Amino acid sequence: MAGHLLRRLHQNSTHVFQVRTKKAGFDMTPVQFAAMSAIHAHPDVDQATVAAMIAYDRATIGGVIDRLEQKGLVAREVSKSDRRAKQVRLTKDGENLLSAVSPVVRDLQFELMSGLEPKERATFLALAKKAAAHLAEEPARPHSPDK
Amino acid sequence: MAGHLLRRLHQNSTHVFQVRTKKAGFDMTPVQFAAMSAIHAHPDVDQATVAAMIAYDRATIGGVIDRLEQKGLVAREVSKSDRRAKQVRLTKDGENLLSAVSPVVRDLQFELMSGLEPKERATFLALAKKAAAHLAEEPARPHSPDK
DNA sequence: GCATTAAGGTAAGTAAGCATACTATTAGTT
DNA sequence: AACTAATAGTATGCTTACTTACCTTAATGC
Repeated sequence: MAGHLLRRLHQNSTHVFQVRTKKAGFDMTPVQFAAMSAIHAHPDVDQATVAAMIAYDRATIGGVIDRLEQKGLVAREVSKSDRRAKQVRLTKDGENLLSAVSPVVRDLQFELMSGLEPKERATFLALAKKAAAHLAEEPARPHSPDK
Repeated sequence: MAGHLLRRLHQNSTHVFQVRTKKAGFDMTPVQFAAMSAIHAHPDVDQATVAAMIAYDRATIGGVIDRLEQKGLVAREVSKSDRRAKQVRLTKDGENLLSAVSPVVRDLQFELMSGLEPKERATFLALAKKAAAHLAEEPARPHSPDK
């Protein structure tokens, strides 16, 4: 049942994200926001690093960045030092959008745990953090190097 | 960051599910398992009820049952009392597969929280349960009646 | 009875999310 | 230098996951 609980909570998380950001006038997914935040914090990173930072696989992030590029929010450029890699950065529009959405996203975090008392919430998040931190050290993550 | 934590934990949950069940020789997704469990517990339910029981929307469950039917694990039949509804039940193969997979799934639940001490685990699950239970009463769930 | 509304299922479209395989390039070894 | 291994990105395919719209059938209103 643990898996089911986690799924429900995650489902609610994405749902709240969609509703809140849409109500604020934005059309964005949680992954797109995460990717843009990572790119903002590390301009000109390559896609693989973006994927690693937010714990997705390369293929998924490639698609996400495709869509962000189509919307004119990010720009891709082949790296000069490594011609395999593509450096990604936010465009002006991307920066503007990110700074407009960020406060909305910050505020909705509280809503995710609306069934819990403040104290419980803190406990829950601390334990979640610990459980998630443990994953970073596990060898068996879904980052999928070519086997 | 709460949303990100929940995503990570859910991601790990599905990953562990895949790895464990695959290692045990099965080819099944978490949703398929959840659907089959629900159908097993309530033979001849209609799809909408299945969706409600495991907190998915009708369209997704329709696709999941499509694939389960193709694999010969479930059988669909138009309800006699309501010709809109389709009753679903497990086939012999479905029952066999479910009972073979169930212990594997039961065992892997512990692994999901492997970063926490037993006591912490209990606390975490209790809070997760409470948070999830709260969602059931919220009006804003993604069940999507035709608006 | 009959019109309206609601509900079950499906179809189409979009976006994740991941596995696998492939190309191009880089790094490391000998 | 040549060979090998590793890495970045992409392509393909499959399965969620949800939205919207639609068709059919049931329930409700009057």
